[in-house]
Amino acid sequence: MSNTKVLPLLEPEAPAAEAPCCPPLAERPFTAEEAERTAKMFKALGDPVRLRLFSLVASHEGGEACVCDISDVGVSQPTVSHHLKKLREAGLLTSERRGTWVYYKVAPSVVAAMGQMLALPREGA
Amino acid sequence: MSNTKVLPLLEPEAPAAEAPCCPPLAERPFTAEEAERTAKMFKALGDPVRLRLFSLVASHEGGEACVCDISDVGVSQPTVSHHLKKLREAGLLTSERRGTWVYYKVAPSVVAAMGQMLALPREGA
DNA sequence: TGCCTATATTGACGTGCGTCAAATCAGCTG
DNA sequence: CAGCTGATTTGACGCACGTCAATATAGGCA
Repeated sequence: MSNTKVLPLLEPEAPAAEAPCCPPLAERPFTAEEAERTAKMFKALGDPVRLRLFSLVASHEGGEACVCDISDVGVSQPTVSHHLKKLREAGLLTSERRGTWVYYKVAPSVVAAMGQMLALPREGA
Repeated sequence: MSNTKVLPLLEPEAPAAEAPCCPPLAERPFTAEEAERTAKMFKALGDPVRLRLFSLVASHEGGEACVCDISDVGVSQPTVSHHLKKLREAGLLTSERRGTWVYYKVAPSVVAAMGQMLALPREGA
């Protein structure tokens, strides 16, 4: 019980601290700085190949996938790596090397924050 | 009761029929076609100026604003018009001319669809 | 009709981005 | 160590995009 990961209470390699990103888009106008920061996340999903890669990772078992499992999206392997890097830089994915392979997994808090931004007030309110 | 808009049960100029866009990103891998279509919406919000414009419209009373009310985002007037067109083409905004002014309003169903795409399965599931 | 304001369109310019081939780095295995 | 596979980085190319000034269109008003 010493080297096995029994207590994932805190994960050192996951940033997991970008939660205070932004309010819902309809709550108040975004400041220039908020918009600058947030636009990067939306832009990361604004490419068809990246969207497929993200979907492949997110729909994989445990929200995690090896690069070799998701490289069949119609572009060259360096291009896949390039897009995965973009998604990682945007905070949407995290990567971890395990032996020969590199695994990417979704960053749930960041994705959830994006979803909350798109929440609109109820019609009746 | 003839020319006043008393029954907005169906709005002819609003598309309002893009609901069957895509499943949640984590449900199954996106097809190339789904990714192509969806990426346009995320790309539309992937620019800081557009994000501010969208936020300005969404946070305005009734989710609707005149162009003159939201043109102060640091770029020229033609650029504002260009970005609003992009948001409209992406289906996120609709526009309507009322006399001298043009009003933009959010397309709630499309925004809601984007939000649902970002819904992740619960950790325990 | 003519003028003024509001918004959209056109055309041009520079930058950013997606893409690939080639080279490099990382880790396993013989 | 050599050699192999998986993944990233580098460099180059072409296209798409954000931006603006200039122009055009639309609608009110004198």
